[in-house]
Amino acid sequence: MASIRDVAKLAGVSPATVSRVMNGTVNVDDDKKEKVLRAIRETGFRPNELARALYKKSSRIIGVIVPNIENPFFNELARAVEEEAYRNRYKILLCNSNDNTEKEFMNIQMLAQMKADGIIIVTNSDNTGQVIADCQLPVVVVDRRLTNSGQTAYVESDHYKGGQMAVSHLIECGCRNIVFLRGPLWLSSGLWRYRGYQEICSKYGMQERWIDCQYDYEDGLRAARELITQYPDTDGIIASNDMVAIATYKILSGQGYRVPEDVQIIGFDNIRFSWLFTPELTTVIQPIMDMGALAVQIIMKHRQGLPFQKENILDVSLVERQTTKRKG
Amino acid sequence: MASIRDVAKLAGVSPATVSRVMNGTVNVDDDKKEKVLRAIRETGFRPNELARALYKKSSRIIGVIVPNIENPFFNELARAVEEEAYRNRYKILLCNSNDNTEKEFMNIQMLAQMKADGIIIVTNSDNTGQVIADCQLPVVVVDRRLTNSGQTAYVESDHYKGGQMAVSHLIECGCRNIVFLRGPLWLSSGLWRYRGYQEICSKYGMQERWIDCQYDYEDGLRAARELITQYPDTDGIIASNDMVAIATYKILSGQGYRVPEDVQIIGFDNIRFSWLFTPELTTVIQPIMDMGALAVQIIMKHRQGLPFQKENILDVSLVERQTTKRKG
DNA sequence: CCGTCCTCTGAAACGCGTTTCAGAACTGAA
DNA sequence: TTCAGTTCTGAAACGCGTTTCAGAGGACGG
Repeated sequence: MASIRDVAKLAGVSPATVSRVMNGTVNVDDDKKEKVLRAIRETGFRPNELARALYKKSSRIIGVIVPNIENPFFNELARAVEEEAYRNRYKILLCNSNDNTEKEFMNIQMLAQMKADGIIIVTNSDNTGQVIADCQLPVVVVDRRLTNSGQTAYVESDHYKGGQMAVSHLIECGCRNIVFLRGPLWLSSGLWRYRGYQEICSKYGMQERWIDCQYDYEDGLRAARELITQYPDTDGIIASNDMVAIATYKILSGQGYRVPEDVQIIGFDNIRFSWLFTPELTTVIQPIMDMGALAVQIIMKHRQGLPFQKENILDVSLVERQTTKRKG
Repeated sequence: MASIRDVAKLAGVSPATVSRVMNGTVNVDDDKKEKVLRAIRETGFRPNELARALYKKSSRIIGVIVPNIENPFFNELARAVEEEAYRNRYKILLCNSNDNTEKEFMNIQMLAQMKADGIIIVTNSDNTGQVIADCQLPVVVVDRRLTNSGQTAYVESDHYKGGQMAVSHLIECGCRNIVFLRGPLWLSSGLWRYRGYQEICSKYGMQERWIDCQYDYEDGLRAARELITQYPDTDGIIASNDMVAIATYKILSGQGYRVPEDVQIIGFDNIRFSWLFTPELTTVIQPIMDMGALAVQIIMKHRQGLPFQKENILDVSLVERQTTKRKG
């Protein structure tokens, strides 16, 4: 593999001049520029990005740490980040944390050693907040708001409004006995959706009914089973997210309930599967693409020393599909 | 950020000695070793991976290029690769090619410049085969077999057997009018599944019935609609993959067909959604985890100069779930 | 024609961990 | 006691693109 010195020799100039031609940083005499370009073409020279990054102390790598790439939500997020990154000539180093604080820590460490330009992370652990603060890198927390990391930027969607919209919609659809499959309260998404739900309940004088439920399919199955025995007269369910909505549907339909005739279901996230599923899920849309793009932009601004918003709460909306139905 | 020279100064030794202590490459006097370790602890020194990689000409990065991370199959594959890579202290640089040869090319180029240790790629283009051959990096093609790249290693599953199993199973389940949603013949998966299908058809003297269908959901919808009008008496469908099976189910159930009572469906891949879906999909299992792990292992062996198998065809199996049903 | 200023260019230093090479210090055999 | 053989260590070179700095050459006002 040709190096810049090989090219320089061939073109009869110094390595510095080759570098200047490649980067267009300084004017170079047309004649020499021509020679350099020809030499580059002849040797097929491609600069070694490691050498460049070593000097510049920046590798144009953005680290993405998610609990699990297989989870559709995270994986759509990763996709969004990748797209925006590629557009800006950044690369994505993808890390799975498995919700393991230890592995998260290792990954952050590794990214720092790789001189990553920033980290986009979905973490549950407030401890990680500390590590983040220490690692000297621009970090954006996505879909979470850490309690003890005043400095760290975050991007999430308006869960409070989302919670409100979900209940309101079920009420509009004629549901009277609504159960809220409540996501984890130690996550801002779980907490604020719940608060939104409470707000509407009290506004309508409706009694709260909820079952705690993690964000994964398996726990969705469990919660749905529990729901059927505990609240057999339920006619509306707010699932903690789309995966749980899908699990709930499976249990319900297995028990002979018809959706939406007997029970209506609404999810959160609007993952791709929410509309590939049969029936298509009514859900609260999180702007995943926007969240990913914004996270990348924040890191870039951070790098360039430009000002940026630390707290980013993106708007949500609701899409009515086949698991809910307005009367009349 | 402390450098190795800072540590050396603090410990009163040379940088070389610090390096030796860190890597354990050469014996170092216990006394000095102790001093070095203490200095490392005090400074919080972490070696700059870029500098290390620059010298070693290897960054312990494995590039993964897939057409689309959002596709469940690729994303489970990426997950598998990440896991095996992490176990071996490799990192994953994830690239989306969008089935765009140009972008694929750019990504390969970039990975070469980053001194990646290898590339794991899912590509459709035989042109890319040429680029791969030129890029000087260990490359493993997954889920594909390129026609013109005799040198490149590949890992795929036994599509031929898979095709046979799928038809055989439907026949065992009593289907008489089976339609094969045939994947693209320019991909080995499409071609060999089809050949397996043909083999069994001719064995049973059954007439071939197929409709061409890409591997994505949208084309699955289209093909399923076509299927209903073209072959209204169909009682068994082999979908080109699980996504298409899911699309097919949607169209069928929308038309009032019951699955599996009226029509049975079998998919390929066994993506996670195949069993989260309602009804759970009968499908031919591709060992995605194994494929990912094997691909990583091949790259490692390649790097270490160890011998490895160029052609890897992994066994498939069939899982019976709710979209097919044996009679009696 | 002279001094000043600007433009272009190359040598050398830089970033930083690793490895080579030669010398120092010590062990052990003769 | 001496020579050979080990073991440990540091200086310097390496990998390679970028940047700094100073010098060379030319332009231009006076």
